[in-house]
Amino acid sequence: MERVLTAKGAATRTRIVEGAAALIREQGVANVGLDDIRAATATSKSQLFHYFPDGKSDLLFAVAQHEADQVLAEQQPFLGDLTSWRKWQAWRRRIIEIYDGQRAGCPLSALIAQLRPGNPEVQQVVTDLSARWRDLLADGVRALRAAGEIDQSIDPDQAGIAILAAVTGGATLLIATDELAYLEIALTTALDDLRRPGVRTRRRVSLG
Amino acid sequence: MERVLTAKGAATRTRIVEGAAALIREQGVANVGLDDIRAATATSKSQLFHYFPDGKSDLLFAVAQHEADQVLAEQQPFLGDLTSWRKWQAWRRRIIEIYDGQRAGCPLSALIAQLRPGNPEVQQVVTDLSARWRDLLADGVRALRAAGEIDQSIDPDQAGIAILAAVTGGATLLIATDELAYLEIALTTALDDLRRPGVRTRRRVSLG
DNA sequence: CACCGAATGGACCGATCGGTCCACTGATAT
DNA sequence: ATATCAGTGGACCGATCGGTCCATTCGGTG
Repeated sequence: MERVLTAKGAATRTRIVEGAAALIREQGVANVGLDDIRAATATSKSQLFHYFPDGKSDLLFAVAQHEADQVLAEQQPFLGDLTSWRKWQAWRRRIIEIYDGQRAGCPLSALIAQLRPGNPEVQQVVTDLSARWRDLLADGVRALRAAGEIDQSIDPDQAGIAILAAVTGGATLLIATDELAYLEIALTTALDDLRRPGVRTRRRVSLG
Repeated sequence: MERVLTAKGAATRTRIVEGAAALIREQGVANVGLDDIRAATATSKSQLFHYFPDGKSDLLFAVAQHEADQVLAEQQPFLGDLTSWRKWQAWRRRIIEIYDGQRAGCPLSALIAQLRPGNPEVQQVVTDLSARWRDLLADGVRALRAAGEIDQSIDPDQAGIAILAAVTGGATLLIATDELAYLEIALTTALDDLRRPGVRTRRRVSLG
């Protein structure tokens, strides 16, 4: 059921989504009600249901999509251009900068956890995010390998996953413990391992 | 305010905590109310408030502590005896086995996210968990190094953190995407990197 | 201008749910 | 035996909150 939206309507809709996202980042999903969103975005109850007919879950799903896009967007332009070791390091600094300033918590995790029961399409959002992120990292590793900056025996896809896991785990630990060193060490270790020589005799594991 | 509990009372209390934990694992924190817990544990409303005077947040805090203990307990005896490469591999298999069977989601993350605002002691639970886990892994790396199974240049503390981040990130990705390969590759890569030779010229980052 | 549908405002409803209260039981100690 | 207090049962209340509904305004098009 595609809705018809005027320019004004579309603007209001995005204002709601972004306002709700900001509110949820600050206070957590569980502590944000429709009335809070209404107040923060200067809208009325009927507008919320006008733009999100299925109510709160509908709105939260839109917020989740928005936040998922943000995760990659705020890593740009670095993430899309990992073509040299120096650029990888710049991306690394950017990652640490992002999560250092975002200790309140990953806005996605709680959102996903809450929406999951009964909304299989929610999982798709985070599955897609992981896949895009993982592929961008793998592309970067491929570029390094093509440039001869790292060992040819490295599998770019596996390396991309290992780095993504380091970021994810480091960020999780940072958020959980408020200790930046977890992310710094995890990410630095994962990247440095790219440059270390040595044959990899890793068994193959297929993904997807 | 230390409460006096008889043996019967203590049994009821743990029945409530464990029942609530199981329920929350199945349905998520947001979908579990006191009435659900009451029904699932064959108790009455007054018992819930008898054993947890501060109400729901009090109960959820107890559940969080319980789940935090579980995280390490279910890795035993492997986690406490990482004294050879073979034993590390056994632990690795155990980790994958655990999280493969637990795809519903990490019972802690949602719990923490919900309790955090206003409960600083909640953070302590997960900070302690991270520290204990990290130290056990570092001990294992030290044992490997002492046995000459890995390079002397490896810093056990940093390696422990890197491995912990790989598990955390891999598990997060597994739960988010329902794709076991993320955890398998992340953990396998992190462990294999221990055995690869090469000088580490990593800058020092202090923790704590 | 007239019209129509989008956009907006806000009162209102009903269910859910955390929390309170009081009555009752049962075990133990003196 | 009986006093006492932990343990138990469950009715009940009040607030919160998602969701509905209708009235009104706005903006573009014929």
